[in-house]
Amino acid sequence: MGHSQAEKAETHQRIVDVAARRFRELGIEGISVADIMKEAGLTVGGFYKHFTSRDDLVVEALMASFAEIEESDLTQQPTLKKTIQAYLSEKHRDEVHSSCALSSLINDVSRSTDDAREVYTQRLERSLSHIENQVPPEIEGNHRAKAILAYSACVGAMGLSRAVSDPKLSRQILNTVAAELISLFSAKQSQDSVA
Amino acid sequence: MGHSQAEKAETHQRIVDVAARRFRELGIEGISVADIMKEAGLTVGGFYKHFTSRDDLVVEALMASFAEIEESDLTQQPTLKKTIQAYLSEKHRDEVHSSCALSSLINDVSRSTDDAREVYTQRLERSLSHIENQVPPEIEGNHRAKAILAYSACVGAMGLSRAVSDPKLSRQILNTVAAELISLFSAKQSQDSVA
DNA sequence: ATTATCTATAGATCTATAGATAATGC
DNA sequence: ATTATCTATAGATCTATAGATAATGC
Repeated sequence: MGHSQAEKAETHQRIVDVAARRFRELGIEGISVADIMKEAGLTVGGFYKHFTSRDDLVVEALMASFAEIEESDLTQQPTLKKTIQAYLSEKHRDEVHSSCALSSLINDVSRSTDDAREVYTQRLERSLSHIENQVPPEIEGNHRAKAILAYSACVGAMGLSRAVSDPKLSRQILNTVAAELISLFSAKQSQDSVA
Repeated sequence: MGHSQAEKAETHQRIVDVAARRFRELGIEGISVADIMKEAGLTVGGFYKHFTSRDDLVVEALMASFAEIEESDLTQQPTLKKTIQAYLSEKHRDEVHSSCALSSLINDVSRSTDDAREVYTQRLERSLSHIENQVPPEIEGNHRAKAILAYSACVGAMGLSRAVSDPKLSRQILNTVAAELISLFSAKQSQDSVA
């Protein structure tokens, strides 16, 4: 025992990373502080020298999840079509531990602290802007509105595909929503003109 | 103590109803068996004469939530437009205890038992059929596919509107997704024709 | 001297069960 | 006699803290 400040920073990051992974997988209340520390190669006693409370870790882990997504395949796609396909892939569905926390922790955050919900909100705004910027210029209507529709559909479809027990239905949800959204964004004539 | 079989059936239903309400509000792990029994006017000791395990109650409570929704305003609307508006209302967002569990327990069920996920799946199939049947006949393309898109968007939008800390954004999500979906289903020309 | 981590534990949970009590129902 | 519910508790958690230990860093 007794380690350098540099080592402490590494340790801190390791705890946050374990939490960011496990919270998405098991839910925010699905793993104990002691088990998170154990997975980070530590014991529970040191925890409160890193965080003032468990809720403090929850907020940091949420931020880490979002930072990770920012640099992942989910966000780095060149076109809206590819972004939608990446989001609604079986890979994204199955790898919950590295998934978009806007979907995998949507209920957990609803019931969590204001701090957690604020971090979540900021990330959602960024994701909506990202989608909005990828809407092809020739699409008519309000691009922000279309981004909100598309993102809601993606988040909902991902959640449903994970909750459902029938693998065929799970796949159908992902593929159908992807196809419908892509069709919507490749249309010459936007629906808004009729509304 | 010592009550009739008829009374036991009532008691059983009361426990299930409390659980159905509280699980949606606080999450499946958000309330203890003891507290559920207390809210039903009972003590914890009698619980296991009604249910073989806590997971058993989870499944029954889930079924009760879905049965309740089947007869609620959410399902009893005459048109698809009204169904969408009822689902994406602030009332539905705020009254989580009586809300659609497909949305309020989407993460919880993903992490729950196979039994819970099967009940969830059956209910989702029914809800998808309900939406599909309300798609106006003049809409082109695959109505099942459109129902899956619409329902995913509704479930996602409801979840996001509850997770977000900014009330304005929360309302914008609900209203925008409602407007976009309604526009989609009132269009003369469906998007599928271009896909 | 300070501090990052450890061992150990207090105090508050939570699920599930054992055994007592007071009704029901053959 | 059976049983629906109660009181009480075992045993397993969980968050948070106290105090010891062994390094770092002025």
